[in-house]
Amino acid sequence: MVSIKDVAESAGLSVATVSRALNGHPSVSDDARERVLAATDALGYRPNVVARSLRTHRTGTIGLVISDVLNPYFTELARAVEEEARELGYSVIIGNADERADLEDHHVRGLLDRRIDGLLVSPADGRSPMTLEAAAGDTPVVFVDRWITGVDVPVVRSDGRTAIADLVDHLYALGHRRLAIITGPAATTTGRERVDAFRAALAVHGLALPDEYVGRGDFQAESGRVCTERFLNLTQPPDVVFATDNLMALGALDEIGARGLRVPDDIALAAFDDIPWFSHTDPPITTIAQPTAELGRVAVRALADLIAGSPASSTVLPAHLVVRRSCGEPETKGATRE
Amino acid sequence: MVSIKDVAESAGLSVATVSRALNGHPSVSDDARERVLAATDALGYRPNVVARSLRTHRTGTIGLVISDVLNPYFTELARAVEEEARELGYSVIIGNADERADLEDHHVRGLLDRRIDGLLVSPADGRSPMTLEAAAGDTPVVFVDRWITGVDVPVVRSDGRTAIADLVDHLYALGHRRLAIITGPAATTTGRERVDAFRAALAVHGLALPDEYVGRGDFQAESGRVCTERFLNLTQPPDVVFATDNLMALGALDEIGARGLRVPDDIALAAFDDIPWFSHTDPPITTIAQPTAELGRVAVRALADLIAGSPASSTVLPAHLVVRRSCGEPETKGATRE
DNA sequence: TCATCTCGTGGAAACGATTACATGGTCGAA
DNA sequence: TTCGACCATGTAATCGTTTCCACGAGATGA
Repeated sequence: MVSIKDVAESAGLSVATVSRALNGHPSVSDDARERVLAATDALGYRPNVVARSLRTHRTGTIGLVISDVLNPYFTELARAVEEEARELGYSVIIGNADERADLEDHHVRGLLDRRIDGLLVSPADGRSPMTLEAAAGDTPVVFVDRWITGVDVPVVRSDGRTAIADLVDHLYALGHRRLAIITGPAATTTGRERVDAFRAALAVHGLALPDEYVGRGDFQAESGRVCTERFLNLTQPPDVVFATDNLMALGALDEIGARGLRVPDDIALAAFDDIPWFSHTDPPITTIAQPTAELGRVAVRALADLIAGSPASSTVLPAHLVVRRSCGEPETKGATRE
Repeated sequence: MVSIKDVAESAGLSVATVSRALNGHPSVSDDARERVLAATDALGYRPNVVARSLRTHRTGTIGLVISDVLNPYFTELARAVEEEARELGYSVIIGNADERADLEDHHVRGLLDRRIDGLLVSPADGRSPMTLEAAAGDTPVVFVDRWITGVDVPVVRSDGRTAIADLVDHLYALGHRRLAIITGPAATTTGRERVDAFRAALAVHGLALPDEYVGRGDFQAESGRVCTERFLNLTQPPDVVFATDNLMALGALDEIGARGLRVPDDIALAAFDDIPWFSHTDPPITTIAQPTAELGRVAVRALADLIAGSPASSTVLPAHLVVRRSCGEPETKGATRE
């Protein structure tokens, strides 16, 4: 590998001057700059960012730890994050936690060891010691999508409460009275928030949410299937199942299909997170859409602020209901219709 | 940040001994080892991998440049790669090329600058100079899924030829005679291979593949929609559209749906790459499944071999047909039925 | 004319680890 | 007792940058 030393030699200058020339330092003569440029591309020199980082204490990299790469919601988030980061001159290293606290831990540790300039995390729950340590340490951290209550770190997320209320109104209007929910882990903020909002929205219509209508999932497809199985085995199964993420909705669909039941006639289905496939499932699925890409971009900007030393604030963006056909033929007014 | 020097001081030893103790070097006394351990966790010391990499010329990291993170096929691949790499003690840095040669270039360059130990690429085509340079340089490179013809680098991929022949047999048996294909860019090997295999399979049945039945896509949903639009506007539209990746199939579905046509009655649809959603679209989609995760794992092992200095060989794994309902009611024998 | 300032440059010290080499001590064999 | 081998440790060089400091040469101002 050709180093700055080789360039210096070939250009007949010192490494200091070469370094300055390459970094656009003002006091470098035109002559020197030209010779350096000539030498660098004659030799095909590329600066060693490892050495540079060691010296400057900056890596030009931010870490992103997401809950699950196989979840289209998170890949869309990751894509937006990378795009915005690139625009701001940062690279992104993605860690996939697969909804496992130990993997989240592993990746956060790895990223910190790598001396990333800042960290974006979608924390599974509060059980990752490294995430807590990172939040308390001096590497800038921003939570995105999910957060840890009681930890003082900026959060960029969307608020689904009104959208969930809209959904419940929609379901009620269609005549559904027995509504069930498949939640995420109680430890995740999104898991709790969505079930709380759902319960509150039901209460407005004088409906209760009995325990047997609350399925505890883990944001993975299989758990959605299992919960749906349990619902369908009840002596009085629900009219509607609301899956609080897209993968669990997929699992629910699997189980419903396996039993030869039809949506929405035999049982209705709604989901959280909109993804392109939801328009093409049988039937198209009514869902709550988040401004996913925008969340990613805002989160990166917040982190960049933090890295630059300015304080960053939390942001909450609204989610909205997208009505399709999985809950019955809509005669809706109001919400988006597709 | 606490450095090895601080640990040495606190333990009353030299940095050399501390380094040896931490790296499991044999000749370190038990006493020293204990003091080092005590000091490290008293101070919360974590080795600086940047410094370590500078000295050792190893980063313990491999790069993975994939064509499109929003494509479920590639996320599944990425996940498998990360998993296998983690098992082998490597971290993975993912770069998303978004099917753009300039972005592929950007990421390959960034990864090389970062001095990764090895590189896994799914090259869009031969137009990324950096990818060519990387392949020619001394950083170990393995191509996965796609490759560049004429470049001497191990390739891990799947062969769809027999599966495509099976698909064509299946379509022919169902009575379809006008078969159209939506290909990827001609510059990609997968784009070319799939259309060649399709044409060859048609020839077996004495069928031709007229130019107007070949749509040139770019592996993105919108291009699938556009090609399908063109097909449907022909005076004699095809009976079947075969989309050579899952996103273009989604686009095709969009266009067909927008016209109020039904699959498979009005037009049949088949795809390449199986993804969970294909079981739940309306109707479930007949597709060709690749052993995606296995491809990822094999590719990582090949790369690890290369890094270790042993020669790595190319691998070809077979794809297979998965018959669902999007091409008509199957009365099939042979291929997998779902 | 001389002091002062600016500008371009080079020398050398960091950054935080690993590791070749040197050193002094212990122990077993001759 | 003496010599060599071995073991635990320390000293210092090294990886490839950036950057502080010093220095000489012109330019500027009094």
